[in-house]
Amino acid sequence: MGGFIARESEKFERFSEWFDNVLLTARIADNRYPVKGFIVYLENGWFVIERVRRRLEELLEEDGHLPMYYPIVATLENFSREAEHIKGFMGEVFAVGKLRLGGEDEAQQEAPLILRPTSETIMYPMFALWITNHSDLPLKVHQSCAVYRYETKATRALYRVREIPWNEGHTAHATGEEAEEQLKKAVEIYRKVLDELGIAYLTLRRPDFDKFAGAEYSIAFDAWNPDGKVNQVATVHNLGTNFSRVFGIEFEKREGGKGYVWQLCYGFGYSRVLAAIIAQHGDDLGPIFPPWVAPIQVVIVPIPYKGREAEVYGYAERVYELLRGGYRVKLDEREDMTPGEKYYYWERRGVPLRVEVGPRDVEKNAVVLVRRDTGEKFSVPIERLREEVARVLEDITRSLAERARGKLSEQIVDVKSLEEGARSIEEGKICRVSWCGREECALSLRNSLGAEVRGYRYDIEERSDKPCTVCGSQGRTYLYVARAF
RNA sequence: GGGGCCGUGGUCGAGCAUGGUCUAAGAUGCCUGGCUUGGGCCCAGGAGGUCGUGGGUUCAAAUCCCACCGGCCCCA
Repeated sequence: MGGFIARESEKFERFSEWFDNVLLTARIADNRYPVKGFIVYLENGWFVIERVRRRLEELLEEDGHLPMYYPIVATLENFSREAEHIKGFMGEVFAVGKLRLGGEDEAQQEAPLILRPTSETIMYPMFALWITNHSDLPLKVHQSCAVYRYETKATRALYRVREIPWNEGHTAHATGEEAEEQLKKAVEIYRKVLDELGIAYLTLRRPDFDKFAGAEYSIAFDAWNPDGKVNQVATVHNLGTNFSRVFGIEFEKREGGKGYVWQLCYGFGYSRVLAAIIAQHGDDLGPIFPPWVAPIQVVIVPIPYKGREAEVYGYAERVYELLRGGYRVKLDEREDMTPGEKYYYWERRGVPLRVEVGPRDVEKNAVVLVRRDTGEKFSVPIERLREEVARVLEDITRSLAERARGKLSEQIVDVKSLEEGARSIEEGKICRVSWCGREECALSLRNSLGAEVRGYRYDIEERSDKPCTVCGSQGRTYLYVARAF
């Protein structure tokens, strides 16, 4: 009773083609919408995003974040207040105004509005109204919404889009220390969701030249991708008082006197997380969804031998009833398709577990379970069905995560020279290089390796006892360098 | 910001160099009927394309030229 052998050469050798194919056949997204950078999320893709969204929001709200919804537009004036912020984003904002049919010359006259590329400049004027006293702090809010960035480069379904579905959290605190504490909590929440999805990533502190526009510093989560590019799925920024000063978010301190609030903002990209799920867990056949986000968790495929249809279908129905309350389960009774076709059909749609029921199973009072991730098949007596399904789904969750972590560590290579680094980047690796801590060395790395300096580890302290790969002086830590989306 | 490549039914893709034989091959997917059913079987029938859009050259354009839209790659 052999299952199939999971293969993933397509995914690693021709990632783009594989990915685009999977999006469509697994009904995740359709990128044929005729406006550059905008895609349609199909039922399976959106289902996964919704599951992830609910889980993330649940954790944020447990931590005291208030759910709110802010407008999609800002005035150019507000948007321009924080100097660094506007410098970072100005090249990619959508301007909006009234559509004037026929009268082109008027278009410029009205003060333009902008579509949020992120919501700091939309939320913070309101924060200034709400916060007057230390008792108003901390203020923690979140919203799931879409932000808009006018990407001029090539766009890419889910990875680099112009309409970005995400969750953004924004907090205001009385002290810098309190803000730091909250930053750790935010990192922890993001970590938890990503870990539950089995996504493998690096938690990096970005180099100063690559921090969020207007932030003191930025922490980012970079997930690995089969083609070697890293996929930034989430970020957490410490804004210090940069924004509260320009938006006038002042409060009366407990000890007397006035102060500006200390702020954080953080974002979690739903479409990129979806991309990471597909890219990291998928194989040549298509996606493999972690059970808790899978649109269908268990599919039942009857095998109706001629003359025994009634008993097989009846039995399949029983199996369906047994599982229905506990799982998202589908009984595939289509009669114009062979079981083999159905196997492929559901595998390509990422269903993590299949139950086969045929005459043999009817006789034995058993079913055959087949794992989507390994192809492994085994027979289970029907009395143990529910507990076995639970066990196997859990095991799939665990082993997807393990495999993804394994791939991440395979993709990271220690390089001792710039030439070796450049070569490794070509091969689609993430390079780990000893670094002295000076910005000019980091910048020089970017040029000589032909890839982005993603930063140094935030989750653990990595001390380097080797010389800096660029200048040769005493190394302090390790920088991670990789191509990025 | 600079340079290059590409766009043909839902998807993939032949045809484009050297315009006419294109009433556009093939595969897959989809629909109908039959046969099968423990990995995509087989047989028969069917729907689906103003060749990205607009303009130009020409007796004649999927094929040549221009612009736009969309997709991809490389370099800064």
